[in-house]
Amino acid sequence: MGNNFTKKCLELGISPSITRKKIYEYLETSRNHPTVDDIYRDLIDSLPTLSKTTVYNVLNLFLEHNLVESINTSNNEKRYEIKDEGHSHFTCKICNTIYDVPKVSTSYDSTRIPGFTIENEQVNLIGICPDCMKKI
Amino acid sequence: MGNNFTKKCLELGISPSITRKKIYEYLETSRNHPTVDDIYRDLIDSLPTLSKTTVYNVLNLFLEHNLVESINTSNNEKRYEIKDEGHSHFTCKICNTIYDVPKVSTSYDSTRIPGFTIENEQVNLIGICPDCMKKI
DNA sequence: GTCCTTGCAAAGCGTTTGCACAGAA
DNA sequence: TTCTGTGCAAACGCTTTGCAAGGAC
Repeated sequence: MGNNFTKKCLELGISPSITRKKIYEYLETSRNHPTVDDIYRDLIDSLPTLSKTTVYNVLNLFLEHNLVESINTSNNEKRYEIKDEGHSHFTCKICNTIYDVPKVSTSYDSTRIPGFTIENEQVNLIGICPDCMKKI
Repeated sequence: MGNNFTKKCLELGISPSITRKKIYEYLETSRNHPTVDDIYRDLIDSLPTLSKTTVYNVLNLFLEHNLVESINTSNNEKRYEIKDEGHSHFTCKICNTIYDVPKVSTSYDSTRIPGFTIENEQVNLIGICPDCMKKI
């Protein structure tokens, strides 16, 4: 897994610093769609001099190199995840948790939107998650 | 159209003030997915004492009553539109303009995500719009 | 030496909150 | 009078920027 990251960095021409590696591995392991604050709080123990600026720097670097994707939430904060086209999202409207769900495919008819070049499609299901259903 | 808004307000038990009416009609007419700033700038002439706080107040009221929806953009700003389930969005990754496109339906299999209650689905196509294609 | 990574402090920007004033009921 | 709509000013929270110190090469 670590070698995986190192290899990706070599390919991209960026250096696999320990900070970058820890952040990447955190994203790869937690699968939590964390905020910058989440990442900072969870890594400050193993990287005692870490700053939020560095978390932002690293994530923006990862975004530029398409290693991660960001999700814009209703709280005007960004959440991050390893780039992975193989899933869609379910957002619970009560607790705002974002869940990964098996990819939801769409059936858009490109002839109905001529002139537009479609490169990607995002599907977000919205509703109530099992945990919140129990509490109702 | 104006009567339409007044009627909706009566149903919802909120007063159809001139400010609220202008903001609603602006959203209904422009179809621009405007930001709060856009709305403020475009209405300040006809509502000289308007403040951004009021625009926020009115939009949040509309959100509570399901008259409008908000879209979270990558710039951490919200954009607003009249509630209308009949369309999906296309976002140009170059100019960031959001276009309304005919509704894109999905084929999610709810048996694959048991326990989740799905109430809504959002589809966003991402790519390059005709205007930006010309410039490349 | 140069280049790059890191991180503190401050600024920036969209949004919300506190509060007060004015108008409607 | 009481309630509601409005709006100024300040606070708030997430993110970016300026810049300097330290380390790699």
